[in-house]
Amino acid sequence: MADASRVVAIGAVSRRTGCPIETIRYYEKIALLPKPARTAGGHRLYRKGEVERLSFILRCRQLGFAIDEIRALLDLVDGGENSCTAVKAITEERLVDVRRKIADLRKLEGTLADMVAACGTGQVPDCPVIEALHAKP
Amino acid sequence: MADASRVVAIGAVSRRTGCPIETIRYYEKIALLPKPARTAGGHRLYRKGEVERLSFILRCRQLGFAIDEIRALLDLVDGGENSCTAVKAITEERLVDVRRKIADLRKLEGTLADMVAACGTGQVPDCPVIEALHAKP
DNA sequence: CTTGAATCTGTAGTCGCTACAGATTGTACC
DNA sequence: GGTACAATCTGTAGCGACTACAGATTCAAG
Repeated sequence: MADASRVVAIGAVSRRTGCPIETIRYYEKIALLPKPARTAGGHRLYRKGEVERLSFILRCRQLGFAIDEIRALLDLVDGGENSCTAVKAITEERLVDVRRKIADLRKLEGTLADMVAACGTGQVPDCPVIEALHAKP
Repeated sequence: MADASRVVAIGAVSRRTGCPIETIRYYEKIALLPKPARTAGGHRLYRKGEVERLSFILRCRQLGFAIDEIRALLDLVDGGENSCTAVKAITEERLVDVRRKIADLRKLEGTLADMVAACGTGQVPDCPVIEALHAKP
């Protein structure tokens, strides 16, 4: 028999990483995770490296990387060499994206705050929020 | 015949509002927009009020309101009275949400910027971005 | 009356999961 | 060995908010 003490079932992986079982299977289906070994009955068995790979994926997702970006990062990691520049490029793109989103949301925040503030006065004939929403750009 | 000069086809509405035709039909399907009049042949005909309603919806979407929130806002507008408080509540919820998202993104920005900066030094043995992604939370 | 643009309905795809249904397997206890 | 019950299996459908077709029809201009 193989060394059973070093493999874990999908439920244990889920508890350890906080990732739902369905999502682990989903990552396998879209080939972010390799197909794991199986018991005679067909249950998945994960080794340490596979759990680490999942953790890597989850951290990337927390940072807002899209699945395809993670795939690219993993390819670079798997490839091994000369990849630091490429990794940096992907990360910088992501940073630009985040900064753009922040700027967009700041504008929204301003508009929404103005609308709420106009309501606050409580002495308007018609609802200022609705008026604002009807206003032309 | 009805007054044809005051109705427009869906293509004209699309050009006027910048909203794709498919999306206009989609808003009708999910009942954000009323079913418009039709020509004998079945083409949709929109009147001024309907175009304004669409503009209202589009402005709400720009501000990040979810479809269900817009539905609630439209119900309040249609209802007519005593709704300013409710409108304000929906808008405030939205504002809280936007502020939370900004805070989240700021954290991301920090992490990503650190990672990129570490890359910039160019004197590390292994890729610092990959290391950061492998690090435990 | 013909041509070509516009519009019609309906369905399937996008992203990143999530939620089932219904069948099978693994494991602990007696 | 038997039995209960948890864990896991596969496969499919759904979410939000559209978007992208296919294939049929209708409209407007000349």
